[in-house]
Amino acid sequence: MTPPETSPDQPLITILDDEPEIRLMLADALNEAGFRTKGFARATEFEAALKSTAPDVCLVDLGLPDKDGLALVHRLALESGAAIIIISGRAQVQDRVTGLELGADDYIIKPFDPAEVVARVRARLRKTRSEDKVSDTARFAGWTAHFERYVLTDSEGVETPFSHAEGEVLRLFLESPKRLVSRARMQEILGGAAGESFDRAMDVRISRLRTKLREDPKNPRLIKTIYGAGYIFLGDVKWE
Amino acid sequence: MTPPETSPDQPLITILDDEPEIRLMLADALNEAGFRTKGFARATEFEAALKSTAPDVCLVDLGLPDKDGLALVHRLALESGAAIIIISGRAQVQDRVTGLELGADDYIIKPFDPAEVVARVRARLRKTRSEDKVSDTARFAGWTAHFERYVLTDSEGVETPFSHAEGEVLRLFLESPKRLVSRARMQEILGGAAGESFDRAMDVRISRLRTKLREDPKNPRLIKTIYGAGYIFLGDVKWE
DNA sequence: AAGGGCTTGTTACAATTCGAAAGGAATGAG
DNA sequence: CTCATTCCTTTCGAATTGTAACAAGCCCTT
Repeated sequence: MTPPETSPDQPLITILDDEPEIRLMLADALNEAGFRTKGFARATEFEAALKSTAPDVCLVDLGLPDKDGLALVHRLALESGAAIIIISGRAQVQDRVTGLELGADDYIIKPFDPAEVVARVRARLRKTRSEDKVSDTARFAGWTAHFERYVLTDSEGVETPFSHAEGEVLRLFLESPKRLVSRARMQEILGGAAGESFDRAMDVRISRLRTKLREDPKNPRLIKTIYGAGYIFLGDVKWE
Repeated sequence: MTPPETSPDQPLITILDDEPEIRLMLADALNEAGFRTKGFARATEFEAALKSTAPDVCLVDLGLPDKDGLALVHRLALESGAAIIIISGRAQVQDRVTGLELGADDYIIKPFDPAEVVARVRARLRKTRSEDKVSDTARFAGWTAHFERYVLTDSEGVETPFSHAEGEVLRLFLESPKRLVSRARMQEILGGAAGESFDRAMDVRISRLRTKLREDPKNPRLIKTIYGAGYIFLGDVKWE
């Protein structure tokens, strides 16, 4: 038997809504379209799950009982690489503007048609994914990363080769600079395999990368560790 | 005077709509928000202009006289790196779905509020260019909190790093200043786990945060505790 | 206004998480 | 087959964070 309607490399969509019918309706439509889905009724459950999984798109209902939905959206926007789509009964323009301003990527008003939600989810995935492959060179903080040659060049032209594993980490950072990259997201993108002590391997990769970037271990300027949360890459990145 | 509302490195937004009033309304709102704009009444002009300039976001009205708007959107999506936002009077779900499937990044229905258009344009720019990110620094009482760097800066520029846990508390306060933050709410947002003696952990976090803010223990000026209720953060907060 | 009970602040310590060095399996070139 | 490279695993030390214990403060009752 091999009926994985949802293979593990399909995009993962989370649904956060306290109404079971809506969760079901959305999950059905999205599964139909070939996405993996995970539903949550409460924000706390959702946040707990975020520590172990990294969704690609998050559907968030603002009318949650247990938490301020907008604050959650704000934090998500900053700490997660996922696209955020607000689903709300509040239809005022001001609500939409503040929601988008806080970091949401889209805002859908209830009642909605599942087909439109699917279309908007697809639109978000298109942007985040297609952009990755376009360019293979990035500049940041005096460095230039050539991904096709696996080489780092400093401001004076000195070249430092980097390995494939190091490149994966570096690319992940350069694609979402100045944003917290959770360990879960790294694991999902890199190892994929739910390693028990794969965490250590990530540490090693990052350690190596830091060395090649000539970071001061006591005071890293580019790759900063956020204890208990993940990493954040500082520095302005420009892809070419 | 020096009123370059639109410096050349500001994002460029094109507006393609045959109604002059709408072009004007959109251009005004977008210029106000600091964007450069270029308006076009006909698709042919627009396409000619594309050869010499690369916009960051294209607003496209589907009801054009001289060409099929959807075909234009499709070609744009394939050939241009710009984000595409459809503006249309056609409000059917099917219209929106096909518009999005063809490569549009967003779909706004007429009549619209310019403020929402600006917010949606910003949302698109956030994703395509890494600049213009969500606000993540706050000023208050001489301090500046840089949440992406996890650093507090005082009025003289001295930096004090803060940890993730401390940042969560600080962010919570800065998101609702001069309002009572109940202990229960803090617990939900921070610990999540319905702590039995997690209360102490919050106290500790706040204690450490107060230390970094150089509060006088006997007379806290910023984080005031309301006995039996929670805390209140005094001080004018401005997010940037 | 004084004392008791509850809430909150602070300090010290323990548990958890992370960094870096060293050793070993897998892959590939010659 | 041997060597080299890469990358994972192990291990130990360092940093952050939760927990426990106790001191201090607030509020209410008497």
